[in-house]
Amino acid sequence: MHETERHRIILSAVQDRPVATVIDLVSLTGASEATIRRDIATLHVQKKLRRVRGGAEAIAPPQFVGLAGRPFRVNEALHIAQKRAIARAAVDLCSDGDAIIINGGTTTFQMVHPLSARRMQVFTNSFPIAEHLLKHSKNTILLSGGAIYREQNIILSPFDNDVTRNFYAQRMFMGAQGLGALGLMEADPLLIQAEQKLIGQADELIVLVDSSKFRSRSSLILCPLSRIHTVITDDGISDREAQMLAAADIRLIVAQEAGADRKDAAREG
Amino acid sequence: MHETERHRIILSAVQDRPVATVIDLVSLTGASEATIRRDIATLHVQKKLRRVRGGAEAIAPPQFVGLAGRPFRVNEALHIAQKRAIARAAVDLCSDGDAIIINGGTTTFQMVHPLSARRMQVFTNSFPIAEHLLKHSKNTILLSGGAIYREQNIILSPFDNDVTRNFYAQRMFMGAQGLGALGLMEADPLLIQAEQKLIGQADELIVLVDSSKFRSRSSLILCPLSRIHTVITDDGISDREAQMLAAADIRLIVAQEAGADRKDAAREG
DNA sequence: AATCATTATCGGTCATTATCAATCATTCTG
DNA sequence: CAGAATGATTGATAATGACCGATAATGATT
Repeated sequence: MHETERHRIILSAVQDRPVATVIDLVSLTGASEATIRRDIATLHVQKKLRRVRGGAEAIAPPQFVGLAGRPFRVNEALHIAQKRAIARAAVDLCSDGDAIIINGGTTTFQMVHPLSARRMQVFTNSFPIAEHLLKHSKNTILLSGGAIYREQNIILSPFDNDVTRNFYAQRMFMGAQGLGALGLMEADPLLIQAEQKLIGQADELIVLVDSSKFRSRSSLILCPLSRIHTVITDDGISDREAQMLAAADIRLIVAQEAGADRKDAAREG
Repeated sequence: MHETERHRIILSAVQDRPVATVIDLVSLTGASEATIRRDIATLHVQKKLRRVRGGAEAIAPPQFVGLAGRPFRVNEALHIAQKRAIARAAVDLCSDGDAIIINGGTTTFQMVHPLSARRMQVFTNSFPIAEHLLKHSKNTILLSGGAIYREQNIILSPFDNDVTRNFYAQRMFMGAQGLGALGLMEADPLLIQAEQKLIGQADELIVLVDSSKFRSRSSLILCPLSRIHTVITDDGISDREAQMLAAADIRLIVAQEAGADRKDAAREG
């Protein structure tokens, strides 16, 4: 058996058990303990797995920290004030009793705080959003079924005929990686899949993007501008970007940050 | 059992109780008291939990709100030792890589602790189970879709054609309100509905009931005895009740409680 | 309330075992 | 044949479990 072969076996083995012991791997590969140890050491420095006493374990998928308004990932502290303001403006569009759909994401997650005081029907594919609303609000929560993807913090079913198809709401809220003339853009194929399952289950598609997203491009186009009903962003949006939205007949809401001096009134409809 | 597995189990256990005692953790992990103390000390300096006399507690103050409503908690306290032993015996039936279905309930919830050292595919309709395994284990989690019922702590879809119908496992684990000659009994119609959606998606139906359930009757019959493959209970079961199960060709597993230091054979697996 | 007895828990030591790292001889590969 | 990879050996190190004396908590008695 060759080195690469063993490596494949080892990497495979750590995927289906919490910790693959050296002994396990010896019997799996037929190699000696010394060789397995050398392999584990090699793969460890290659960051392909983590070496622990007695064997090896898979690199932990970024452990989800979902509790109480903490961001899922570190880089999400960026633009947090804008995101809050945007999320608040989004919730302000709704009334108690409304049925809404919230697609998972760091911006939409910020909606949970203003939503805590509401009593609405919330359908979401985001585990953290469901968790937070369940614990800290009296809203009715509906969850999409499927596998929970830890990295993206969403629930996605490989099947098309799930609850999602039977839930309908007036508004759907979602974030995005980028927003340009070509439409709404996303980086992660998995997120695309999740979002496309939900789009179409609501009349109005409302997009929550901080203004930096107008300058951020991603490879995957989720939907054209024409599909978007409303965009909520912060006052960092440029006139040219606002005109782009106006040309696409998209309602624009500029959310003012709390405490920020208002330079112009929010154009809320 | 290896260090990281014990640590996972310990961290899992402290989430579920105000304080996880050393004795609890000994029975949960199979390690000695000395080792558990060392583990607690290690995790304490890592700020993963707080060490207290007699055991350890979660670093975050007790989840003050708790998704688990009243019924969950009061039910929880009853026969807790038996439930833990039963749940452990249930997990002992499984191997890493297995796909299983866990129906929500207070007894089945106790499976999360031994499961935290596993890497399996777990399909559940219980939000607390999914939440716990998501945060404290490396298992793959699949969730059924639908509305979240706070009182019963389950997710139930009014539609039949959801993910549930597309997931199949060798074993399904569930609790019950009562177990008698007429079959498996449940009190809450909503739970009946949830359980019947899942029954049939697995080869073996494994029922987890503490022995008091043999004397508890409820109004609604969930399924006949013939549908049950295995019953796991504690040693409070009477001979007559055991014979009833034997007559129905049901495999009976009697889980020994932790306190009684029985010397049953191969404990490690 | 104070004291004492009893029990539970803790920290340390030590023997045992498991695991590791280093070395060297052997085998495989090109 | 040379160089690398492998396997075996061995001494070192770490982890574990059992033991025991010390200390803290608990309950009983006065």
